[in-house]
Formats: sequence, structure tokens, C-alpha cells
Amino acid sequence: MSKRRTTPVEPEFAEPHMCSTGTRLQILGRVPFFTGLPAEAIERINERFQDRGYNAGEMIYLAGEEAVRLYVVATGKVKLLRHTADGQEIMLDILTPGEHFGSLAALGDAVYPDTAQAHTGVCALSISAEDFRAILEAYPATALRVLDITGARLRDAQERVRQLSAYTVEQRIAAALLKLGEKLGEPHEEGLLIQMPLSREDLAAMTGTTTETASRTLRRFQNDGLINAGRQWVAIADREQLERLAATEAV
Amino acid sequence: MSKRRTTPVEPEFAEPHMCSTGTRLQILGRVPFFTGLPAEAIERINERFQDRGYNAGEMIYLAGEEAVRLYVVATGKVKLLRHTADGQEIMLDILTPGEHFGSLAALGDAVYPDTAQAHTGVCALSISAEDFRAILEAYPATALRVLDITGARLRDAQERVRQLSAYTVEQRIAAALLKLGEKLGEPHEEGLLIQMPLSREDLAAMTGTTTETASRTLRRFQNDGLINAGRQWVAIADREQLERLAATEAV
DNA sequence: CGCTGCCTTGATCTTCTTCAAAACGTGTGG
DNA sequence: CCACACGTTTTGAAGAAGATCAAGGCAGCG
Repeated sequence: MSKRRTTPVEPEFAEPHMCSTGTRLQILGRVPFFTGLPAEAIERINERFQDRGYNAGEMIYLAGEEAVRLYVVATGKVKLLRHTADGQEIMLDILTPGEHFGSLAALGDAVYPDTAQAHTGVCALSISAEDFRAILEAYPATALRVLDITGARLRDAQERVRQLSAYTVEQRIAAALLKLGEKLGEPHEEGLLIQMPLSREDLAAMTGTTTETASRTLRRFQNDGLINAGRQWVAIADREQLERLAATEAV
Repeated sequence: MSKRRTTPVEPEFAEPHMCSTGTRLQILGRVPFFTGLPAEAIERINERFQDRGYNAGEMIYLAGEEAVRLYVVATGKVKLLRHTADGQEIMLDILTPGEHFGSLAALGDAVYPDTAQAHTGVCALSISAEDFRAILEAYPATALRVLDITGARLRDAQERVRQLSAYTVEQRIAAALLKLGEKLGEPHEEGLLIQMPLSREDLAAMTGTTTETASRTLRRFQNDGLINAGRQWVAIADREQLERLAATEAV
């Protein structure tokens, strides 16, 4: 087996990342909770949105700041993080184009409960919480879509609670890889390649363990032929086996 | 210090639990997401609801069943659980009167992702998922309320992910007690008494540990004067100290 | 009373973290 | 194009936190 070490992951455009490509109208039309709205509604909504580019690693907002905007990923990947008192990072979610983050509530004194960081170069659209609230009031179908998405995220988070409560590190890493593979996987000679830079540290922050343990676990997986991995990338070679290991009953 | 062992927790009515007390109209009017609706709307909504009593320990629905109804707790406490393959229970949440659980989506083929069990004697109202969907469509303000509640639960779940990822058992138990105290606490000579039957096993299922460890931790807390506890009950004696231990930055 | 669930306690063992250091890859500047 | 420097990954050894296994004890109830 060829031991490829250089990343097969395609870079997410050049950075500094710009939002220029295409009109925001096109992007907004593809956001899950706006689909189905009449074109003129989207046009009116579009006027309320701003766009902005972020370089990889750049913070979009910090936990504790006043929660005033709602964001939608246009291009790139966004990490949602929480920190512990001693600075350790917990990755709550990784968001891809079309997904939203930030403030849903129109209340004035709320703060962001988490930190949003551009994981790759990112273009994000954003709107003030009040304006978004007004849209939800004007278009009930959109509100229900947002509710569905939020409900799905809640179930995901609860599933993670279960995993952290009852599963071993090995099972959690297997489950995390499978979920990433489902969300970001692309067929590749190395296997189902997870299309984003993914360090051992990232994986540790996702599964509640340490870089060292993540590294050791990936090595074991690789030795057993379950995955192929290198610096900042992982590809799933044997999905069935990995699923058996994770003991995941499907969603 | 008087070492009281008998439970100071007041029983949640006699079981077999009936829903008889008061009209459902009154209950529905006090459900957070219906408040503010005109009386005639609530009356129309009421027609769609059924009520039913459950004994303590009785299952309301099981994970994996077809998700066809949405429930609202009228009286009593409901546990939301997930199970592992080997039968271990993870407690996701404990619901009090006015809170909802079950299916939010109108989709036909969805299944409940968790199990709902009556923790005390319970009266629950329920409505078909389709009917509830129709209500959300008819009353956008209600839909936004439900969205807010779901968003708050999502943040709670994410906070738990953080705790499980980074905190020790001792910190998680302290945090769990504080949260319960906030939700169910009543002043009492023993301290802030958590008004529900709460076994070591329950606490273990909430914090992702074992009964034995929960027991040892509570004993340590009690020896340090942080709590008073007995069979199936816990009261918080020294809130500040417990908070310092949990290292919880407030919501 | 004696039974049935909780709860407690102790001893052992496994998993994972922590600390430390070396190896490797990648990009940079000479 | 090479060599260096930096961030990532790997590996090892020691230590800690908590799980597991195994009894016993205690409270309430029939």
C-alpha cells in the first residue's frame, strides 16, 4: 500500500478569502430554510444580509460577546467551539455551506454561548438578530424549517452526550470519523476522504480526549486497515468495520 | 446536625396518577408556548389534545417507536433517556410541568430518538404531530416560542458535552446538583431541597458515571458540609462552595 | 420480622491523561 | 535546490481517575 503522507485534501480556495463569487441571491436561495420562498421574498431578505470573508483561523465571534447577529456559511468550514477555564477547546460542531450559527433569539441581553472560528477560509453572510426574527415572523414556513434544523442539532448533541457518557475513546473517534465521512466524505483512492484539514488535535477536541490518545487510536485504526491518514487528513478505508467498532445504530 | 434519613421530598400525589384535577384549558394556558394566545385559540387547540395519567416508572414511549405524538407534562416529572447497547441508561433531561417532549416533526417515518419515562406519577397531554404542526403554522408566535425553547435545550446539551469532555466526575455532579436545585429547589431546613425522588443511580445516569462513584462523591460532599442527602433525596447546604467546585460560569 | 431495593465501602484493574522527548512534514529564506 | 525552523505527529513511561467486582448495611414495607 502506498503510504501517502501529503494531504489529498483540496484547499478551500486561496486565502485571504473573499465572498465575491456569485451573487448572494444565489447563495441565499440555496440555504435550506429559505428554499421554497418566492424570489421576491429572497430578494427582500437579501437586502438585510451582509457578507464578509474570514481567513482560516480567524474568529468570527467569541463566546460571551453580545449575541447580535445570525450567520450563514456561504463557503468554507466553520468550527463551533467552547472553552474550559484552563483554555482547552471542545469542538461542538463543524458547519458547512448553508448551515447557520450565531444568535437566533431577538433578545437584547443574550450572549453567544460558544465561539465561532473559521476553520478554512470562509465566506459568511450575516443578519441582525432582530431582522432575522422579523423574517421568521413574516415567513412561518421558514420558522418551521429553522425549528426542524435546531431539533436535529439537539438530537445530535444528545447523541454525543450518550457517546461521551458510555463509550470508549476508540468508539467515539470511530463515530466521529463516520459522521465526518457522511458529511464531508468524497470518494478517493485512499478511501472515503474527509474533505477538510483535520488534525489529531481537532479530532481530540471533537471526541473529548487528548491529541496523544487521538494519535494512538488513529495509528491503531490504520494498522488494522480501517483508515488511511496523514498530516491533517483522514480517509475511511473500511466503513463497515469502523461502524461495527462504533456500535452505532443508524440515525 | 440532625442526620435525617427519611425523605423530606413531598410525594407527587398518590399513584395511580389521574389527570382529573382542573380543566385542561387551565393547564394549556400555562404552557409557555401557548401563553399570549387568545382564549378561543386555546380552546380550539384544546380539542386536539388528549390527556393520560402514568404511574411512576411507566414508559410513555420507547426509543425507536414511530414518532407520532407530541407531549406536554401537566403534572409530575418525566425522564428523557437514551440507552446503550448493553442497557446502561443515560438521562438526557428531566422535564417538569409545562415542558414538552416527543415528536416535533410532522414527517411520517421518523422515530423517537429517546425514551420517555414517568419518573413520578405523571399527567401528560398529547397531540398528534400533524395537528401540532398545523398549530405552529397557524400561530407563528407559538412556533417562535417553541424554537426558543428548543434552542435553549440545544445550548444545555452542548454545555453537557463540554462538561463530559473536560470536567471530572466531581465537577459534573456538583453542576448537576446546582442545575436541579435551580429547577426544582425548595427552601428547607436541610438546605435547598431538590423536590423529586433522586437516587444515586439517577444522578449517575445524569452525569455519565456509575452508582458507586456517585455515592462516594455525595458522601464526600456531605462530609464537607456542601449537601445533605439521604435515600432518594439531596439538599444543597452550601451553594457558593458547590458552585466554586463546579467552576460553572453562569448561564 | 424478614424481604426487597437502595446505598455504602473496599480492593483491584483498566483506561486514559500527563509529561517528556524525539521524529517527521511543510513551508521559508538563503 | 538545500537547510533550517516550526508546527504536527508519534512514542514511551509513569501516574491518576474512575470502572468493575464483591460484599455488607440500612430503610421502608408487607
